[in-house]
Amino acid sequence: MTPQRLAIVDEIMSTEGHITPQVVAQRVKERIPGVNVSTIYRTLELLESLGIVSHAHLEKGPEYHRKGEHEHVHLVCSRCGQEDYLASDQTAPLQELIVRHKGFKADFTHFAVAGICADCQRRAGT
Amino acid sequence: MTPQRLAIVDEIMSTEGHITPQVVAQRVKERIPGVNVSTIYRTLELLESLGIVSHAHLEKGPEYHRKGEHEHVHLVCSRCGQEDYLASDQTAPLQELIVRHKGFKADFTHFAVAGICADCQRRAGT
DNA sequence: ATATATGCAAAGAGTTTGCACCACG
DNA sequence: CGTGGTGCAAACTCTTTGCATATAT
Repeated sequence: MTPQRLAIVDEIMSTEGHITPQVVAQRVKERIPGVNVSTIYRTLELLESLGIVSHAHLEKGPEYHRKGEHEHVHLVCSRCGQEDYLASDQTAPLQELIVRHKGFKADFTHFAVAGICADCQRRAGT
Repeated sequence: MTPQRLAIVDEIMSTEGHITPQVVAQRVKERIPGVNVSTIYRTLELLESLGIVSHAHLEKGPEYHRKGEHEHVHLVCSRCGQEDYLASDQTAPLQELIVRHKGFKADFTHFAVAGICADCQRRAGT
């Protein structure tokens, strides 16, 4: 356990929601100036293989978050970028349907779900 | 309408499923040797703004496909990369649930849905 | 003719890799 | 010592942009 790794782990663990590798790098550098991005990438990969963090694909690319308790589905508005979350247990019926039809065990937390948020729908309706 | 655009449109229209900009470029070059990738990107953007094609986010990045009739949800196996599809009308109940809870109008076709395919589940169970 | 699409080259972002070095057990 | 983590630099992929030129209508 090196100070770099500690800082990276701490940064992700103390982040509500998700964070990009680049932002992790930026924040960690504020604490330990010399840190290199390659260390960030290597550490994130390690942490993910250990099951401590995981990544999801959002509109802009991959983002990491601490793995565990409240896994949720990311809802991102295609129009304004606003984000919302859905408890993943809400997706259970659809998961069952997919398993029945396709034998595929779906995980709705790995990719975001695009759509139009309530605000943008209202705005469009005007 | 330039020959480049014709070739690009034709390439996408004749592709079942999705295709990356890079592959479009590669295929179009086979027909019109000089074509530049920037033309591909600019044309894809144009075609999308015209509503002729759309893109989805898969594991490796954005992929384009002709827009229209059979919109479907992409199911990609996190383990082996195998792809399957789900008719998007199957997601209607979940969409309604999300609208009710969050006011969010979800489009499950824009991002892929990760999971484990039937084959990999069987393999893992062995 | 004239508006616009293309090719080219360069620049960026994000990510990965090889390698020498340093640190720690 | 020796294993392994780190910084550094370079390479790589994908995508975007500015600009001069070529082309469609």
